[in-house]
Amino acid sequence: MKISTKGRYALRVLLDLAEHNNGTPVRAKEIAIRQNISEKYLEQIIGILNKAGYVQSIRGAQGGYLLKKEPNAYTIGEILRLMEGSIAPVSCVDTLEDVCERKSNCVSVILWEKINDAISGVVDNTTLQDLMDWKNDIGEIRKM
Amino acid sequence: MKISTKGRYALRVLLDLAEHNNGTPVRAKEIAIRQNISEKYLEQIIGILNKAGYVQSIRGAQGGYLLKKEPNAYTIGEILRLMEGSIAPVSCVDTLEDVCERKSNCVSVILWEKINDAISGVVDNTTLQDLMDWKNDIGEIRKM
DNA sequence: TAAAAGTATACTATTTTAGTAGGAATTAAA
DNA sequence: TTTAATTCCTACTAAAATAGTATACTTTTA
Repeated sequence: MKISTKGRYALRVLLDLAEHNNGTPVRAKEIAIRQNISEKYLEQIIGILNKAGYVQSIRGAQGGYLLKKEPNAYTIGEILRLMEGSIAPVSCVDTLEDVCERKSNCVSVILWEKINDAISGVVDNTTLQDLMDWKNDIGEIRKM
Repeated sequence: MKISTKGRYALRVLLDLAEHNNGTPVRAKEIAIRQNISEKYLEQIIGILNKAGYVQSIRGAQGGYLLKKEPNAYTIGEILRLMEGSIAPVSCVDTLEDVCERKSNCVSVILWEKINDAISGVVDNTTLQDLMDWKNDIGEIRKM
């Protein structure tokens, strides 16, 4: 019932890109150091984000990555689903796949749907921008 | 991000006991057959429920298990937490354990708390009795 | 006293997670 | 035009978690 490092790191990567967005591409290595993530593992994670069109990559020397959209255009839900494959508590409440022959008279599935809806309610209504706003809030509190 | 068989089977076991509650103990073997769960694996699961005081065991011939409390006295949350260890989306939002040195200026933790609260909101406000009621609802619908 | 049933615990196969590793392709700059 | 920097691709691997199996033992009742 845990979100894996892939999902968690992906959020941190996008957040890092959002914070260091000054027009020049951000190198994977920089992010790896700042976020304390293995460079090679991080490359894989950014690779997935890149294929999904969530970041723009610039190859070659002086290359790196840039966010492709505004932070408020990324929901946490889509990012986590991309990285985790699914964030449903059981596979049978996932759209498509895994048709369980017990499903038609299974009560548990009603419970799983409720949990699924509760999780989706949070992640589909939170964007990268919200995370950034929270970060600023934390900064303000610390100053007080 | 999945609930394991342990948690899912435990719910089915308790539900099975609730449904076949006629004063005489229910044998593990019966439940295993009805629920299509390996007998030995199921014994382990009931063993955990027994140690936690959720079922009453009667040893020896003609023995078996009985629910210890009324179905409305079991929340899904306590059952799942018992079986899964934790149902938090990340370990750092779990009470106790795992203090992350990044936590104090981590924004993601706010997100994880929200997800955690959303999940808890469902499972801590649903009881075994609710599952039974839903089962009857399904039965009614099927008759129509 | 034998059979039925729970108890205890060790073992194992499979899958998932969390990386490592090596090098090919691409590009900017010297 | 070479070199260094950087992304891209993909195979491999160690460790942990999951989902059971297996074996032997204790308790209780018919």
